This record gives sequence, structure tokens and C-alpha cells, in this order.
Amino acid sequence: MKNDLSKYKKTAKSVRKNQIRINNERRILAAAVKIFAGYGYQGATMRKIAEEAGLPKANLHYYFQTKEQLYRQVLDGIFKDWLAAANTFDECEEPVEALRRFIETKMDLSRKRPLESRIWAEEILRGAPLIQDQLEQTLAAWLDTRVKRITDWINTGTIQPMNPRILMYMIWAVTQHFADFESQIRALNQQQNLSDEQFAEAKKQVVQTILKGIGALD
Amino acid sequence: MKNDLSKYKKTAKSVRKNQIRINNERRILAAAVKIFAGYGYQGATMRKIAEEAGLPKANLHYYFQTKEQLYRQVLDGIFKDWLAAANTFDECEEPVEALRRFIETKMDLSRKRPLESRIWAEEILRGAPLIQDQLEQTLAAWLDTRVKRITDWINTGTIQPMNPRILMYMIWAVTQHFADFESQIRALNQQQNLSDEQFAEAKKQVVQTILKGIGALD
DNA sequence: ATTAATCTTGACCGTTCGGTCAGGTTTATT
DNA sequence: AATAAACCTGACCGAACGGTCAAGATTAAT
Repeated sequence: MKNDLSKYKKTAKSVRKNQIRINNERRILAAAVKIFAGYGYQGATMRKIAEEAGLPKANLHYYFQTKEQLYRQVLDGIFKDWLAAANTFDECEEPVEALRRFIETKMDLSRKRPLESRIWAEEILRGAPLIQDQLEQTLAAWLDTRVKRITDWINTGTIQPMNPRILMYMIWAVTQHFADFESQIRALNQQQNLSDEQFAEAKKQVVQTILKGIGALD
Repeated sequence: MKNDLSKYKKTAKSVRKNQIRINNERRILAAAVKIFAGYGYQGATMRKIAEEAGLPKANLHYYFQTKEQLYRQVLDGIFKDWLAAANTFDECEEPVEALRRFIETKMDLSRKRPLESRIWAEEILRGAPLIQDQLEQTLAAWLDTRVKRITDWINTGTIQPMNPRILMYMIWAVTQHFADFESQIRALNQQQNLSDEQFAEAKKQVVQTILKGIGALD
């Protein structure tokens, strides 16, 4: 039980004590993101993560009992970031601006955190063995409320009739593509990652195409 | 050299002889597609593939020397199918119809061959270590000629100005999403895969949104 | 019927994997 | 200064991996 956290009561003592733990957990998680993104869950090894973190392998198991637990914490962090970004959808009452902000935020997330996007994508690709619950509950609930909002817009004639779920799938697909398929895009762009200018152009065109595609522009 | 194929000269003899080989290679490749799609390259094991094919593991190594060679052949087959489907882009002179057919064919491919799409996606996700050459050469050349066609349409005022590459990325992203993220879509659809009707609706909306989005409709 | 080529397979091999553990070191508390 | 809690880590373990091989079975050619 050397790893049992329940003994940490909220005293000044434990708060200070936690500094080492917090620090090392952060290092390990950052290394895990890199390695899981680069090799996949099965391809990633505790040794590679330990090397990346600059710690002996046994030390990883002191903070995270198993590889799967470490991976779960990585996934949790990604999901939280994703939800935070996705909630930009609610910042605006007006459909065009709400969708524009949502798409732009998702594009920015793909640009800034491609590793996390790839880890998520691989998990889904493998059938979401570890995150099915989150998908069926948290994500499904998130989607349901946004579908209702879009349905309201349709019913009030603000935007044209469509299936809101399919719209959301399209937005997710396109925005995440720039992170998940980065290596393919690079190969098709003279072996160069998209420059900031190219990415800005892509972002603009994606927003424009989708908004115009659902009849929210013109 | 028990696996050297160079000894097969084009005689009646070798043609008949090959029947067993052809048959077993097909079985193994079909099993490999299932296992690679379900577990990823690293997660797939020769034992699992052997079980799926109903053959002893050593027999796999008789037909395919290494796991990597087997995987390469799977990728080759996928790439050929992909190119064949993609060439529907050229069947029509007129932009709306050409794009519509292309999108629909890609959607059908995602519906009928989701496993292959997932294997391809995972390979790209991992940085395309084995298919970089194909991407940089064959796929880049394919894309270049289609970009030229779209540019012609733009220059003649048939469709509105845009970056054709980004359009193609969007089409790939959206169409492949229905195969690659199938498990996520299922989780958001009452744990049910899209029915034929739902998929047909998605296909229609995807075509409609993209074509309208680039100003090719109305 | 004989021979040769091809195909089949259980048993085995070296390597690497995730994970464990005893015992030492550092840090915090009294 | 003494004690306890937390942290650290080299060495080790059983299991599973990709791959090999010798020897037998099957098929085709003569």
C-alpha cells in the first residue's frame, strides 16, 4: 500500500509534501504523452517513457502502479482539455458566431496539442476500450445539449434544416484531421509542416466552407 | 531460401502449384487485416493472426517471412483500393458531379471497408513510418493532378476561389471519419452502429454541405 | 514407383515486456 | 537528535513476443 493516497489529509504537512509528487507526476505524464502519441499504447513501453522523463523505470511504478493507470490519467487530462475547448460552443447565442468560435477553437487545439489529439484518435480507433463510459455518458450528454441548441436554431429558421449530429461529426473530423493526419499533410506539402500562414488559411477555409455549407452565410 | 519465389517460372506447373499458396496467402492477409485493424501494428501478434486464419503460427512465417512484411502487403492492398476509389474523381468533367461522385465513393469505401481505413489511419497517426515513400510520391502526384483540375475550374469561374488542397483534406477527413471513429459515433448513437438509413442520410448531408460550402450549389 | 519440390508444424530460442521488491536515501516531524 | 514517512532504484521475475528449425506430410513431375 505504499502508493495509497488516502493518508494525505488536508494539512499543511501534506500540501508541502506533495510538491515532489506533483512535480514528478507532471514530468512522467508529459513524457507519457509524447511516447503514447509517438508509438501508440502497445508500442509505448515503460522504459521509453522513463527515459523521456529522465527517471528510472521503477520510479514510474512508484507514482503510477501500472502502465494502464498511467495511460488512463493521460486520457483523463486530454478529455478535460477537449471539453474545456468544446465549451466555447456556448459562449455565443448567435449560431454563426457560436459555430465559428467552436471550429476555430478546435482548430487551435489541433495546432497546439497534436499529440493529445493523436492519443485520443488511437484510442477511438482501437474501439475505445478504456473510454467507452466517458463517451457514452459525458460526451453523449455534451453532444445532446448542443444538438438541442442547433435544433432550436433550425426551428426558429435561423439556419437551414439538417441533422445536427452529422454537422458535429463533420466539424470534429475536419478539425482533428490537421492533428491526426499531420504526417500525411506534411508529405503532401513538400515534406514541410504547415506554416502558421498555411494553417491560418486552412482554418479560415474550414470555417468558411462549413458555415456556408449549412447555409449560415450569404 | 525456402521462400524464394524467383524459381516460379511462368509454366503450367507453377500456375497450378500456386493454388495452395494463393489460397493460404489470401486467408492470412484477410486475418491480418482484422487483427491489425483491431489491435494496431504493435498490438497485433502473429499468434492472434494465426488463430484468426486457423493456421499454426509457423505457417504464417512460411508465406510471409516477418510480421513487418505481412503488414506491408496489407498496406499495399489498402493503398491500391484507395487509389482505385479515388479515381472516380476523374470520371466526370463537371465539377459538381466529379466532387459528388468522389465524396460518395469515399463514403461508400468507409462503410464497406472500415477495417482497412483504420489500419491506414493508424499508420498515418504513427508518422507513416512504412508508407512515407508512397505518400510523398504516388499520393502527392495523385493530389497534384487533381489540384490542377480544381484550379482550372476556379480559373474558369465554374467554382469559387479556394485552396484545393484544403478542400481535399476536408473531404478525406470527413469521409474517413465514419470508418475511423466508428466506435465514437456508435457510443453517441445509443450504442448502435449507424443504420443504412442513417448512413445514407450522413452521406447526403456530407455531399450537400461540402458542395454548398464551396459555392458549387445554388 | 520414384524423386523432388512444396507445404506443414510442434518445439524451441533469445529478447523484451510490465511489473516487483528489498533495502537504501532523502525529507519532514517531533 | 531521533523517528517516521516518503521517495528512490538496481536487480530480478514470469510471460509473451517474433522468429527459427528439423523433420514429417503432401503434392507434382518424371
